[in-house]
Amino acid sequence: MEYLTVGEVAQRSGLPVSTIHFWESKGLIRSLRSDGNQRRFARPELRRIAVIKIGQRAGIPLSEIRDVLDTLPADRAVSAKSWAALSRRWKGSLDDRIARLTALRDQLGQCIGCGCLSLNKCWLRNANDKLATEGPGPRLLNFDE
Amino acid sequence: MEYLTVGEVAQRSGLPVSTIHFWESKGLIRSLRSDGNQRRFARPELRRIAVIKIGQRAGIPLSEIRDVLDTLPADRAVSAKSWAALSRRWKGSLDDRIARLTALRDQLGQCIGCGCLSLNKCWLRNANDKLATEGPGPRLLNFDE
DNA sequence: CTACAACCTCAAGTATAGTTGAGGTCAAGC
DNA sequence: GCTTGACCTCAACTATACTTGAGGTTGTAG
Repeated sequence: MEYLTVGEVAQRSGLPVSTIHFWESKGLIRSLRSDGNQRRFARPELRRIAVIKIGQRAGIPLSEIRDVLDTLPADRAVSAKSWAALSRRWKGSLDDRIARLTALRDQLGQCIGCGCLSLNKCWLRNANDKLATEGPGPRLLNFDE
Repeated sequence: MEYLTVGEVAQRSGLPVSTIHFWESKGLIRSLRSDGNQRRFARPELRRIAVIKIGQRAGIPLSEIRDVLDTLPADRAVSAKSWAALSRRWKGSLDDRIARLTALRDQLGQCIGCGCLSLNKCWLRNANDKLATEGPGPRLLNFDE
């Protein structure tokens, strides 16, 4: 049981076999082949898969995940040190996304309360009608009916 | 200047003409046609566009945005009341997403600090190796090298 | 009244992240 | 030694959200 078949990896990781194929085709994971050309996965690949899944949860595109994994030794499991660096990086990107979403949420929260009845105070205004902000012209987001 | 051409809408909204065509084809916005079959947009469409853009920023898929817009009167601008209901709804969905991302971020933050050197405490473990949790079997996320 | 920018439709292409299926091979149990 | 589930490749398909291009029409300014 030194190596795992694709089915075993699927079971352990919870991924469909097709996704494992796909990720391998994209260079995210690697396998050896048996005499009969079947995939054989070294155990450390499981850790890479776990890391990839976390990256995805963090909203990192596969191409970027692949790029950072490529900077790591391919033949060993992701080390604690590498993982700390990776998680720091992904945490940063998450921080950004959370900040942006939170700002939007707070703005939406204000819209609920105010009903955006005051055009000049509405945060939506400047963000959405380029022309309208350049003069007293027609207003895209005038919520006064 | 009762009605706007597609180019005018593009300028005001900052959208490419192609996107306006696309959104119309998906039923998100509507237009009348000139004698020569060119699109003519009623002014209230600009507000719908603004609302759509906000929905997108909130991560709402176009199909869902279309569904909620469909419940609104098509011939008038989005009213303050409708907008309040909409923003409440989207804020809720944003709240969820933010909560999930924040949880992940916090977990990542812990990983940075701890280096995940203690398998049994690592939050990643249970989340990622179904088999491994059912016994003392091989460990997907053992970060002890 | 003519030039030309802006418009039209429809098909195909792009990118991401896979899934599905056809047609064929491998390997483990009986 | 044969059956059967697991595996193989490769092409095509799905979904979302658009963009690009070809080939043709409209509308406005001079």
